Amino acid sequence: MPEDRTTRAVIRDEALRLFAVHGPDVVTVRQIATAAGVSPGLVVHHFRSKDGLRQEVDQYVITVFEGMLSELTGESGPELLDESAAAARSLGEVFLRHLPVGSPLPGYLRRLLLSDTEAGRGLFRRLYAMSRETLDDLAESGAAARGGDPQVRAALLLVNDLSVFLLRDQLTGVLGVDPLSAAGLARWGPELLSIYAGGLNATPQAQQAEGGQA
Amino acid sequence: MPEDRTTRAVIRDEALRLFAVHGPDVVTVRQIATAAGVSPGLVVHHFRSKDGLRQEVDQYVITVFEGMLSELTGESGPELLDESAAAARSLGEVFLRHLPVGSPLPGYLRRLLLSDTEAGRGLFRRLYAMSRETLDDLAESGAAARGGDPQVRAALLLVNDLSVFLLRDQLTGVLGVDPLSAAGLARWGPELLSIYAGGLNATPQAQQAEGGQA
DNA sequence: CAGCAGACTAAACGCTCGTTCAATCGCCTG
DNA sequence: CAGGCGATTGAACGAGCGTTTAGTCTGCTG
Repeated sequence: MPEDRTTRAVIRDEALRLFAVHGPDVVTVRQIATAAGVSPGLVVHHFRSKDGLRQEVDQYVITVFEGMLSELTGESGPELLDESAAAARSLGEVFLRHLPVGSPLPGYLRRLLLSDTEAGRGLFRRLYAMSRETLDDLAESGAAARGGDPQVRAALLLVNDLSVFLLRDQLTGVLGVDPLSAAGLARWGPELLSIYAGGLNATPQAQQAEGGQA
Repeated sequence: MPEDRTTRAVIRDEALRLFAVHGPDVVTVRQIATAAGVSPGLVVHHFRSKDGLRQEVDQYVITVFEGMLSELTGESGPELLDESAAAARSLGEVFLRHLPVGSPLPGYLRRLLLSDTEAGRGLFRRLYAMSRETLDDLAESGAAARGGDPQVRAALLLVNDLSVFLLRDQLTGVLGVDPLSAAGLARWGPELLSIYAGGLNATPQAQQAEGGQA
């Protein structure tokens, strides 16, 4: 290990973890302090207030997430030519590639998107803009049509993607597998691609065209 | 009006409204009492505790929702023959048909589904079972294929439907129209049906086949 | 008409919350 | 080595919470 995290970072990480699971309204400063192994006063000393801590965690999470997304927009590498790979760029795969299992980040982002805060709205607008760009790219490459209402189609593709991790726990309950795990994505991805490729009536033969990659 | 609501019902309805918007953890007994025009003590007198009130509102909301759903499962009327109508049976349309505008019920159900409670899990399992039955019906009538993984396909169709009202506010923000309003559904429904009918590459001509009903 | 039962209120209780404050510790600087 | 400064703590404060309690009012019942 290069160097230990500062106490400030420990508090921030424990707050992130607890906020993601239980929500910032329910988690108390004393719980965060105990989890970080410090006194409640020190939390306020470092972050000015509980709300200041929440804002800093918000900013931290968004920054980390933006870093993950920059892979999708920044790299204009050769893999852009693979149409099915482009369509398969779900948030689930992004998480799986960048985060360790059990990371609290997806849960925190979920809360943020559902929270009716300016940070949440900004995050959603950002994702929507990305979705619109992706749809445009797909349309130009001929991989997908813009549809009769491109704004709605882009929104539809986005929220379909988001629903997987908004309802992650519920899906794990009924399917018996975490849809954001490697095993879960292996089942979810092909089914989604099948519908996107040919609709609900696509024949199984037609679906074999998208099963190639590992 | 046939008869006035009892004070007990007024308290329950105000709690439902406040819980739907702000969440049960944030709303206080005093807020509910003020909204209902009574004293805090009376709330506890009628419902034993705040948690008792929350449980009763849970049960009430689920009961009302089940009543709305019974239209879909109970009636085996002539409209079942219309394939596109069957595919279009979204929760949004159910809400639009049964609830007044501004009803707090969708918001409350949203909280319930995301809440990690037994009531929420039961509700989701119920919806998942309905989705599986619907997919089976569609498959037998030839309107849709079961897909390579019917369990995942049914879950996918369900969460795609749920995502519209989980992210209702965010969608209203970027689209400028409430997706659960009549105007919003008029834009959302055709786009979704288009994808379900032929995938992302369906030609506009093929989409005209599903634009008939008002 | 006596009396009971339920609806309802005002006040208070105990608790936990976020936050403050004074004091201590350890380290770097001059 | 003197001195200051940030990190850290334990105790305390005031506010707001859910809940309790004692009491009043009202309408029904015998």
